[in-house]
Amino acid sequence: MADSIIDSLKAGGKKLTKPRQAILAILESNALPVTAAEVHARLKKAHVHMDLATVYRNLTMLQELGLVDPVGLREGQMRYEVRHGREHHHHIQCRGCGRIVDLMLCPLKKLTQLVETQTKFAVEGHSLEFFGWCPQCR
Amino acid sequence: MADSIIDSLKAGGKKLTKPRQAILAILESNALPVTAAEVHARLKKAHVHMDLATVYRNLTMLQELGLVDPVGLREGQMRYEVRHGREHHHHIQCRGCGRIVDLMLCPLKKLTQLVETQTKFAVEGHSLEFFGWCPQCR
DNA sequence: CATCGTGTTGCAAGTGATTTGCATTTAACA
DNA sequence: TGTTAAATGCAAATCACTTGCAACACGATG
Ligand SMILES: [Mn+2]
Ligand SMILES: [Mn+2]
Ligand SMILES: [Zn+2]
Ligand SMILES: [Zn+2]
Repeated sequence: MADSIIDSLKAGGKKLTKPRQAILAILESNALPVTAAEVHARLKKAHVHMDLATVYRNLTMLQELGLVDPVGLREGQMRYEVRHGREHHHHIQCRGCGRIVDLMLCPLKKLTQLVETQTKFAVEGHSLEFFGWCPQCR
Repeated sequence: MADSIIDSLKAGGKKLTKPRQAILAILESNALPVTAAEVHARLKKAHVHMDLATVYRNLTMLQELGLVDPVGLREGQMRYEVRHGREHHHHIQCRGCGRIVDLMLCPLKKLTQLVETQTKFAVEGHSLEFFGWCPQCR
């Protein structure tokens, strides 16, 4: 468990509970973004009983602290991945099997071709959305 | 009602029903992406009675035919916008008021700066995801 | 180490968006 | 106009996610 994570929790007035540690362990052991249900399932497989609501509450809280990033792939559910020690990046998902691959790029140039070369995927489309504050809300 | 749309429907073995025409009219009269609930509400305001399920079924079908594009802004609901006669583009949404603005760009270079200059928004983050077919599913 | 205050959790119930089953229309065309 | 597949309304069902609340557990303090 990284110190930076512990520090962030402390700074946010959060406790390092047993269930929370278990969730973080799952997240840190996973390179790819996972859903709340997946985290819950892996916990069960590791014989750690925990309510799904607790998983959701923690993922939300960790996101608010900036410790995990949300990944929306239009699957009807959100995914999350730990930020700690990893570069900002994007993903590509196969429409057939749902497989997700990290794209360790972002400057977004020669986009599609580069993505195809790098992943061997056949790019069919992409989703790009920005978020921010408009003049009225600034 | 554009001929290209009628042709696509026919090609897909779809009927041009009264409710369907009403939905398409709403979509075509809207520059920005709308939710199923919004379409439903605008129909009601125009004194067109229709079940929400019908709206959903049509939006899904129109998307499958490639007549509308889905727009996911992590609002907990999907948005849709007609494709007909419009360039491929992206969006920016204000985290404060939810206002959505079309970004008539895509080559994605000098990304954030260009977006900020063009919209006067303060970009806080963005979501970029690709979709395609992996080697195993090709 | 015992105590206290606040954050946390489990459990059950609640939401909100989207989907589905089915009997009843309706569009398309012969 | 008759036939048939597609479409619709309505009600119920899913699904992902959230929330209320009482019991519980960190972790700071003495
Ligand atoms: Mn990733
Ligand atoms: Mn648009
Ligand atoms: Zn990026
Ligand atoms: Zn694009």
